Amino acid sequence: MKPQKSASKALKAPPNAGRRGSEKEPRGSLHRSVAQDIGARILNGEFAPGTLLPNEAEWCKSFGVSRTAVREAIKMLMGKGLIISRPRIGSRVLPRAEWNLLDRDVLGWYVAAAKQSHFLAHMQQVREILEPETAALAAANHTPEQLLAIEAAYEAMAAAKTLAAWNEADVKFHFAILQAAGNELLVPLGLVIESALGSMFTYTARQKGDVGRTLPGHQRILTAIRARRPNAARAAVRKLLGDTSRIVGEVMRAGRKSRSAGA
Amino acid sequence: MKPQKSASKALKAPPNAGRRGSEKEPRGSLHRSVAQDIGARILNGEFAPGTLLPNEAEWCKSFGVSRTAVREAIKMLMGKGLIISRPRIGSRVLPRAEWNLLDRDVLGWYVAAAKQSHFLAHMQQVREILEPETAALAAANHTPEQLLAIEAAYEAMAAAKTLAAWNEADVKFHFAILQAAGNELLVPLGLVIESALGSMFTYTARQKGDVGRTLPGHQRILTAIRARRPNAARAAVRKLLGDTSRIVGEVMRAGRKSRSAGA
DNA sequence: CAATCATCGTTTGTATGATAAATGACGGCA
DNA sequence: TGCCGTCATTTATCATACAAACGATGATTG
Repeated sequence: MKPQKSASKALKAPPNAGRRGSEKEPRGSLHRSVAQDIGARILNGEFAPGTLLPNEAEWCKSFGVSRTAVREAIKMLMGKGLIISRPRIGSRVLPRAEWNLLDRDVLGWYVAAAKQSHFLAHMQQVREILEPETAALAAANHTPEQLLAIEAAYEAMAAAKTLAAWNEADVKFHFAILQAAGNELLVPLGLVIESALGSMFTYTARQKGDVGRTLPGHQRILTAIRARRPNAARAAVRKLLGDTSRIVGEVMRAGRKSRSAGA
Repeated sequence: MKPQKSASKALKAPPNAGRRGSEKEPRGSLHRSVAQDIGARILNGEFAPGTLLPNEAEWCKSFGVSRTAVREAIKMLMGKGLIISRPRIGSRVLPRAEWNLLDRDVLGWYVAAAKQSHFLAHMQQVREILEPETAALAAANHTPEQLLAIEAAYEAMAAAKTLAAWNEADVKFHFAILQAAGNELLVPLGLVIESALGSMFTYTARQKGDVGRTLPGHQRILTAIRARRPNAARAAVRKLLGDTSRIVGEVMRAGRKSRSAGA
């Protein structure tokens, strides 16, 4: 009768194990850890769509936590469209079409689970669809303040000495364009893409030392937007993406040989 | 000391009040209703980003439910990036940039809260970006089975007698193209768009009686995809969207005069 | 024998109360 | 004045109990 402090078979999440962001987010909460674990295992294929998950009692045992924590974790996963749970039945993994794949967490689990090359290709495809049009919209619709933000980000890129600084400025540059497009729906889309791409991106274009090489490409985009020339902006982004795409392809080919991917 | 069955000031959700889909989803669960209410009020602007929400005890009182239900609802909203809650502080509404606006529920609340015309325009813009490229990808990548699905949906559209049947087939048509594009990330995107558009769409193109008029447009798309001609597919979708866009514009203008929008 | 229907058991849903942990606020102390 | 400990408030977690839903099982009946 002391399952309280007893064996936590899994869940070796120390009070604050996360290192993302500053340190504000309560990454140490139990229900979050549980949701994280279950969600990752679903995206991972361990629990395929249609599968009936273990019932709450079993989760309690395997995690060594109370039913409350398990239920709250399950509610989060329900909110992401991963599972549905009903009395007497249990929790069932929903078909993939129901998943909110564009949810930050879900996409994160997906990235972690999916074959990198496969995912990277699809992501790049989406970028090639969205970003040129985003830039074109920004060229057509930007306000003076928004243009200032884009210019500031560009200056920061040009002045960046370290890789980290350059990456930060680059993200700001894209985000500023996104906002200048003036479409509220594009913003979260772009955020998701950027965030999912983020870490992976660091290992492709950025590492190859061609940081400086893409600067002119960015400048062309800025110039086109400033001149309110949507077609030029679209073309400039396409060109820049073409470069990135080629580099990604090289990295993928290189990575396929030395398959020791990891941290 | 009997707050159990006592005054439920809000929450007039009878056991099954939802009418979406068949009737499988447990729309009557308490935590879902609570999450629904709070989420809608956040998107609605009643609780602006940065605001500190009432604490759990107050929610319990105002909804007339137990803390369990409230907490589970809050967990769902946390999972959607709407709020963050920490001990001693309470639940705070996160900045809009954190919101998973592409979540089905969140987008639904957004649609309900946003000025329709504004939202409709942005949505249409996203469609005009995504759908032509989706069709082009489908033309390039479709498998025989996927083509069959598209053709079946087209036949259903052609054969549809009722508005409902036509709508259903139309959704299937778009979804089949989405899947044929062969990009896992595009699928949820398209689903979100379609679902959010859904109800609204019913009041625009469909109601005007030009159901039959768009059939040739759909056929052009099908033909282009079948012939594996991406450029033709892209052009066909653009043309069809152009029609829709014009109709949407008309409806919007008409709606702006007789401002009695409601159910 | 077969079909219908009531009963039962399993699993989630909800309620309640208690304890733990986190953290801002306050006041004490140097 | 500035640092530190205590406290109060709020969420986090736990434990327990009961309600509701619903599939399965078996009894009842034509």
